[in-house]
Amino acid sequence: MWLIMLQLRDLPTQEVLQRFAQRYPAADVTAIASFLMLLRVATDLSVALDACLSKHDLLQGRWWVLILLMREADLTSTPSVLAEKLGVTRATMTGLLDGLEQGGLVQRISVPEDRRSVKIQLTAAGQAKLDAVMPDYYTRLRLCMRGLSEQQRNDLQAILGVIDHGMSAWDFNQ
Amino acid sequence: MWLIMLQLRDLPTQEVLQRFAQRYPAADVTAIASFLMLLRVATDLSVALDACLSKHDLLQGRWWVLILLMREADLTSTPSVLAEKLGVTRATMTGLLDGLEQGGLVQRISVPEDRRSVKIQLTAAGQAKLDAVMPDYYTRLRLCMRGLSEQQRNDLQAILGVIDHGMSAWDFNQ
DNA sequence: ACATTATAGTTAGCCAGCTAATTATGTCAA
DNA sequence: TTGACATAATTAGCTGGCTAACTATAATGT
Repeated sequence: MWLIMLQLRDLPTQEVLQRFAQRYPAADVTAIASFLMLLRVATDLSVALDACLSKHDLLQGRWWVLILLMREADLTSTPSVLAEKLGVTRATMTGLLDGLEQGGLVQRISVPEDRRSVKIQLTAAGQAKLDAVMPDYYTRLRLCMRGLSEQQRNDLQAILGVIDHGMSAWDFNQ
Repeated sequence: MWLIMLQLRDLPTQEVLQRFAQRYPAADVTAIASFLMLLRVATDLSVALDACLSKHDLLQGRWWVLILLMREADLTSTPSVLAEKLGVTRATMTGLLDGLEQGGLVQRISVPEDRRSVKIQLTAAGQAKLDAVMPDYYTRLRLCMRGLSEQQRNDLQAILGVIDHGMSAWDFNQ
């Protein structure tokens, strides 16, 4: 499953937040401000990533599939597993793989042991594409994060872990 | 402009990250790990938000429009301004407003001074919808963030600010 | 053994973003 | 004043997610 998130260019002022908190007593002002900023920065990062990938004729979904394949020792996986790891439906994965196979970046290989299943393998061209994209991506990401100390990087991951854990409370009734 | 981001259910192990870093010297392992976790948590939050809103028959885009209107003292704005604040195209805003107007949550009011423009106003029904949704949303958000100390909330916002600032480096050539 | 159920992948059609073009109106300079 | 340009909103058509339904194959239980 994919997420559609907006850019939220306009964060609320403290005064507006206070006004909302007055009308809605459940509001936790610092929680809201942190949440909105988190969404905004993440969205900006993803938009920037899209821009970077588009220069290499790639879309984010297909690029992630290539990366997932490269993570495997034998550069191979199956549509179902890839779909699960990427958080998309199997139907969506079929479309992603169609595009990648058409571009010669992956190939479908039939599996005799289980004729329902298909192996997906990163091709040499797929690896070459990653070798072209990843240094660009990593360089930008390094520059983007260069202002953060190791301490801050650890803090960030710890904080995100707490939020992630707290999110189980989101579905407190249903 | 909206962002499409995947759920990234499967973060790379330290061992995989090391292997990538060996092939691509530009890689900054802790930067990558922080980045991926940031994307994942933000995506999970947005998916959870979608689920919450859907119980009130709302989609995220339309809901943000209602909030933007409620932030205004006169509960009024224009399609162009709303589109800019939300980070979507004006064409997209037309569609969002069509849906909201059809549901009676906003109304279009013609502007005599500039006959090209239209005023968008939150209706009583729109305010009532927000009054139904916001306490639910704020309560969930509070629970979700309850594990974070005030210190951590400040740290998070500071860290996100640094990333946001560093992101100008993303487009270092184009 | 064979009917039922589960699983892998695909197809068909929907939905809400997007870009590009269109209409209408306002602004400004020669 | 009028021709060129700018701006506000909309429409038309594209794209890449999604769900639901389908085919084929495997596993299971009586």
